[in-house]
Amino acid sequence: MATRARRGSGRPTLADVASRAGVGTITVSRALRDPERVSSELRERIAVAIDALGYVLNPNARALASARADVIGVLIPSLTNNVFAEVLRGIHDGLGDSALQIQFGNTHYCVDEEERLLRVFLGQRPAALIVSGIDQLPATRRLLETAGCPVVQIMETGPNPIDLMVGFSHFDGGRQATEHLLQVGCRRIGFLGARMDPRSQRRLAGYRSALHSAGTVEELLITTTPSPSSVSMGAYLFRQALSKSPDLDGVVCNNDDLALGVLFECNRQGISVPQRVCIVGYNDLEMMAVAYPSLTSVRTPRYEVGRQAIAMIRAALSGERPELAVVDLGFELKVRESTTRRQPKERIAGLSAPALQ
Amino acid sequence: MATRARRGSGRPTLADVASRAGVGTITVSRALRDPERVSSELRERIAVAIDALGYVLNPNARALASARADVIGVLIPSLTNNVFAEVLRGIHDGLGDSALQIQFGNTHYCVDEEERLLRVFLGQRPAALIVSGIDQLPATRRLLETAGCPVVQIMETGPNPIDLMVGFSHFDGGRQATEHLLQVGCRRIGFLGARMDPRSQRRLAGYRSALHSAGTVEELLITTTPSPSSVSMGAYLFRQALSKSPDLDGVVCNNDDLALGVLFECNRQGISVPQRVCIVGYNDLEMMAVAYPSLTSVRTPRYEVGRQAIAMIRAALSGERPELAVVDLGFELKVRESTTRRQPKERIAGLSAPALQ
DNA sequence: CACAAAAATGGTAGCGCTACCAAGGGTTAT
DNA sequence: ATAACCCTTGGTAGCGCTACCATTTTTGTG
Repeated sequence: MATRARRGSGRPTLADVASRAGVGTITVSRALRDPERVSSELRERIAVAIDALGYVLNPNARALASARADVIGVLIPSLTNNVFAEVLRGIHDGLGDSALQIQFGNTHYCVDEEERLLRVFLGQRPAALIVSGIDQLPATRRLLETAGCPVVQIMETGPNPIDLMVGFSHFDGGRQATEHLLQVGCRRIGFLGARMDPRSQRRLAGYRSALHSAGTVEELLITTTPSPSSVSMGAYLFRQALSKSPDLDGVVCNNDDLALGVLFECNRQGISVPQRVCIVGYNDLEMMAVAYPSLTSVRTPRYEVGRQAIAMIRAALSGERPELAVVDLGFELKVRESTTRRQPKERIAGLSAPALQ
Repeated sequence: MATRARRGSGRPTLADVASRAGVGTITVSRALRDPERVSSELRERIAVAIDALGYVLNPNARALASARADVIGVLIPSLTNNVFAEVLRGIHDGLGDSALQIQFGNTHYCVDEEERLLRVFLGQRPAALIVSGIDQLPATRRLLETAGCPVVQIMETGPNPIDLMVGFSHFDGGRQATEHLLQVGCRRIGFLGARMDPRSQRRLAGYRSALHSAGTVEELLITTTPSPSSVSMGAYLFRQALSKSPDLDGVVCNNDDLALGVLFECNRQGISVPQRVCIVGYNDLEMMAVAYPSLTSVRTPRYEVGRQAIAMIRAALSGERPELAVVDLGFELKVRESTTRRQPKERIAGLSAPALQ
């Protein structure tokens, strides 16, 4: 007899709903996945049964049967970095009412960890994958190419996308920040960088390129560390830079935390900003506009990157194959007090990068 | 004939591993879950077969068969709030090499959203649940009580835990911050608060309690907003507070973003800190120690909260039932320049809350 | 050395869903 | 009227794993 205790969870199943509604299980399954294909009458009866039983679909059973989970794997390098927290927020908001879930992994800026996590994710046959940056290991790249699902590389644009791509150019950002300092009259422009992940490296390359065009590259002016970025690291790097080149009159910071640290250190040492030293940050966190003096920064659309990545994934999952596989969301130099010297006429026009190039 | 194309993923299954190793499927399953129970010889043969085939276990099939997923559901109210980003980091680091995965949901400080997400999570029969705070809706609480898995309430301690609890007292933190300002001689102490979620409310209650003991509560000194917290909001609330009470000589801030905004606004208006106004923040983010002047703040162990929550879950999952279901990790008032007036002898001792009470 | 107890291994029947096929009834074209 | 197509609905056989036994082998004990 089948009276033995059920092995399962004891919760109502699709079959329970079906028998209560007086229909076949497959009809309930269809009503859930594609209501259009079930007559409105049955749809109604099924809805009532689901409600009465408090039925919740078992995602594991669905994933097993369809060999496909409604999970998007997201690999980002850091959680404490505000920038990625905002990307994640954009991703979550982009999901809206879809049934997709986020499974996310922290690579700690380590490519081996990235590959390990990717293998774990692939084990679940995710609906899509989001990875940060364009510098995957060759083996990781191969795994992604054969993943059999949409893959989005975020935060950067570059040649040879694995599949889809949303981001902006860090090289151009670093270059434009540096050109701005040149325009406001700085002649001894330093670069401060922490962590120095590939995106930081490209910002530094942009800095070099700008100074190269101006004919004044000098390695001594570059101060970096592999250590994580922080406000105190900004202060520390600035002290280092000053001791190497006391005539420093501008600094391009790898990110806003460093820039804030530089500002605090200037306050502490009585160095006037922007009169003696101009400061440019990167990302334009909310605090930059409120700081005193307010801080110039390169505004990056990180929240939008997250939203756009999900939008592209949802489009791809519903069969649309966009001609635009690479989306450059651009950036915008926000000029503020930290780089505004005496003559306010020296305003620069046309600094915004194009949106959705 | 069974020559029809396989419906599944096309990847090797446990049965493939078993036949290659010349053992039963269940033995492979055991070798994976509980290696101790399989002889070392078979274990070795199985390991070789797994390696040769590149086998990866299908977590969906496991979850379906065992009616239990290796997933911990985490509900937190915000992603942009640095504090919760660090809790998440602690949670991730706490997982270490365990097979557990994190599935996380952003409640946006909304109790209805919390309940909705909880229902989604429960559909997967998670191994454990982590929720923020102690102010769940009655229905949510009932769902959690009958979840059939460990449940940890984090970030706060209080009476009647649902199951486990890790946090600290926000009331005491707010109270101690306020008492500190009283001790350094402030007489017109304001409170600035944004968002005003339940934890903020309790910090405010602590502020009230301290001033009540000193006999000087005054509602006019309290300035709050339901809007999200930000640095610019700190500057804005401070301007508001000043216009209501121009004789303000100290502010207790609901969090560090607000405190930083206050500092910038003081700089902008030429209000000297700490001579004319003392500032206390809450959480002690990294920047507080570097700011100029450096900012006093209540240090909260948010990373540790995440780690401890996972430690308790792992203990519970391996059958240990701790006598200590509620862990108070305490906090510590970090006194810095923003509240250090002329006489440095006025140092306060014994301000640290106990760790692991 | 007999016998019980424990340890190691395997067979099989699900877990709850969906892919695949088939069938019934209605509509339109011929 | 017949054929050719919808559209709607259902039966059934898995998806890849583990729970629950059953069986065999090893070990311990008087």
